[in-house]
Amino acid sequence: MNIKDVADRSGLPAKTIRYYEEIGLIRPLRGANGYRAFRDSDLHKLAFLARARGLGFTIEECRKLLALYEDQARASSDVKALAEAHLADMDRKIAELRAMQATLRDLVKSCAGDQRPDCPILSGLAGKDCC
Amino acid sequence: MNIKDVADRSGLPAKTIRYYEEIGLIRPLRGANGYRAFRDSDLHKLAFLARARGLGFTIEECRKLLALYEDQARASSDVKALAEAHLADMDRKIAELRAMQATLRDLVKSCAGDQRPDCPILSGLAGKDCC
DNA sequence: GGTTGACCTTCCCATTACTGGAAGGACTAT
DNA sequence: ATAGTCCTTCCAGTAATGGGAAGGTCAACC
Repeated sequence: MNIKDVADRSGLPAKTIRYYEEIGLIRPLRGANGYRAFRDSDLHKLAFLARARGLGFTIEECRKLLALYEDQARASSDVKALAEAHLADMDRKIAELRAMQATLRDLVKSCAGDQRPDCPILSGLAGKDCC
Repeated sequence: MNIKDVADRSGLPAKTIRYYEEIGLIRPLRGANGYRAFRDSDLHKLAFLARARGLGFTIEECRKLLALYEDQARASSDVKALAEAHLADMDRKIAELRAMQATLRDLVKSCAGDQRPDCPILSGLAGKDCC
């Protein structure tokens, strides 16, 4: 398979696939013409990576997941630990976003939003003990 | 004021302050020795930026907020629109994170997490119609 | 055989918002 | 004079791609 085929089948852009090779996530063969020659196993790994990335795992986490995926002697506890750590990361991110939203929503609520210049949002950002 | 002073008072690292000058968010004066000479107005802008960044506004959004802050003839509706757009951005990010969490939590729930290699998380990522 | 057109390759630059570090000048205090 | 802390600029790196140039290859069609 050439790169366009695996791109279409894995859902990843060709650019991304080349990048994944560059950073050592996959190691496709090469044809006599210099083209990458992807095996089914490469395609499977790329699909795996696409799903893992889609769940928000970082590239380095994907690398570990892939290693576990390939390791027939893995312990499922290792996989679960990785996944739970990622869930916790996402919890933290959501909490941070929510805290920012809460503050900003308070400011927005008190802003008239009309043609006048007075704005509690700007005052709040300026720290001028608004409200 | 030298950069260390405004860094300490604004809560921003000196590196970041230099960066903000480089991208035109602030324009401190210069002393004869080449040192940046910050006025109170520079410090106020930096504190404003620190708060806006803390609420998750991007640099470009901060640039617009700063322009509105400086514009005595602004309409508060413009500020409010920017803030509401940012709230919506955060809503989208939270929804995305939650969707990823929901999927991953399902996988995690079905994983034994013991020393055996069988792992529904990996199977799920591999797309092998697990479960 | 020649010529599209779609593919492939590598290489370099850009993105966001910084952060780290090196090399060297300036200021303060002893 | 010297130490220590500040300041400057410049260069490079981060995460995970995306865009695009320059050039090689392949398959089809006339």
